[in-house]
Amino acid sequence: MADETNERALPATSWAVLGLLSFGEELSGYDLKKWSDRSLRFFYWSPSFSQIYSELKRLEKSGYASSRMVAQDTGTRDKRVYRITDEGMTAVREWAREAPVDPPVLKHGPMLRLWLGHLLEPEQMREVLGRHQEFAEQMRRRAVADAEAAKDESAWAYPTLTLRWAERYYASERDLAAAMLDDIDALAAGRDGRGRTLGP
Amino acid sequence: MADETNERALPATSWAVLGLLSFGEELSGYDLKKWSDRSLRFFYWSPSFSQIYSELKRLEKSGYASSRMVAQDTGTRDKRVYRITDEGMTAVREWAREAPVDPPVLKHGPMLRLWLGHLLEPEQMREVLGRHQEFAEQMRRRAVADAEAAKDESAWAYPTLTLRWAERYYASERDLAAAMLDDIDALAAGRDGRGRTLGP
DNA sequence: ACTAACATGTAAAGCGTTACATGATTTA
DNA sequence: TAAATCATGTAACGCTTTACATGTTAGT
Repeated sequence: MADETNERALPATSWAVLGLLSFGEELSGYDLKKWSDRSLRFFYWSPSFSQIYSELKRLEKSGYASSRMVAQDTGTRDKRVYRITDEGMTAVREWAREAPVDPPVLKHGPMLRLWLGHLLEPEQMREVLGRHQEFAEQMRRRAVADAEAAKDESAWAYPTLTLRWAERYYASERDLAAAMLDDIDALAAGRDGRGRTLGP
Repeated sequence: MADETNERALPATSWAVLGLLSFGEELSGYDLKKWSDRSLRFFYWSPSFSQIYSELKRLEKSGYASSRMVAQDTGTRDKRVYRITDEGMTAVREWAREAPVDPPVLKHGPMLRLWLGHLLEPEQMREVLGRHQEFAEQMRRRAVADAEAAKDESAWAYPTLTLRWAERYYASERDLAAAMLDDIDALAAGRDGRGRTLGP
């Protein structure tokens, strides 16, 4: 009996790609990248083309996906499409059900810069926060639009749930930036002028 | 006249470490790691020991930090401590003021798993969300405690501002998980039983 | 014909972690 | 005196991106 325990140890990105395949469609690397950009992107970063291609190779080597070449209609270059195997389905289900719940990884560049507020003028902090607000609102709107487009397909029930989560998450990011703008104003007022706005 | 433009191109993590040094203290790699774990951690991931050591070498090579060995009191091994240079101060200030505002990087493992809800039982989704809630509440409490400890030192005014942001951010994460738990209950009720709770 | 966009990959380089090596201090 | 912890690093490895190579299709 071979020890198969370590075969299951894949990085999260592999599980993400296998998760995309777990919806059952036969997809190329290019398809997967495009889909990942419009779905995972809201709560997970979207891997680059080259990483998707190498993850697919690894998944095939693990026996979790199979591939075949398909000829295109006209003289287009052939492409390789991937499909999840039964083994892959079992493995990704087990991962989703039983992996430990790790803390999300957050690298919030704008907040890092505001943490260094002693290096900035208040005006520059407002600039950073303003741009971050715009980004958050843009993401929120995209989540709303995508959720609307998927809302009647019961196959997309759970992806739609996470889109609703994303809608609220980015609304919160936007509002948190607004609250921080207020805090900065209060701090600047307390510094410059006479008296603080905080005490009686 | 040499082209110095590309010398300024450092990864964000370098700027984070230089940012830690920009508060003016002379610190060892070990000190920086400990401090980073209690500050950056709330909004930026905390780099490993080994990366901090190698970033410090890079910063010294760039001329942004200088180091010296200091002998310890008793027979303890000597340690190397780093201090930011004037050039480093100028560079990090320029970075904080003028770098483009990039979107935060989020890798939300729990949400990835919920996106794959078709692979889970509702009970397992609740388990994942429950653990995430606990994590978020724990982070929120730590942010509150740290903000309280720093609140009267005007030198920490901006770090305290980001701690207040973190307090609200993790409160929001906790509440977003609660909202999603409700959505899952509603979806499960619509599936199982008779009729949905959504329509008239 | 030329350009831009689509599409599929490979190669090289850089980012970041885990494991390891070393040694002192404290606690049991 | 043995084990646990603090502390400082280096080495090896794995993840991820950017740059590159190749070829097709559609628009101008």
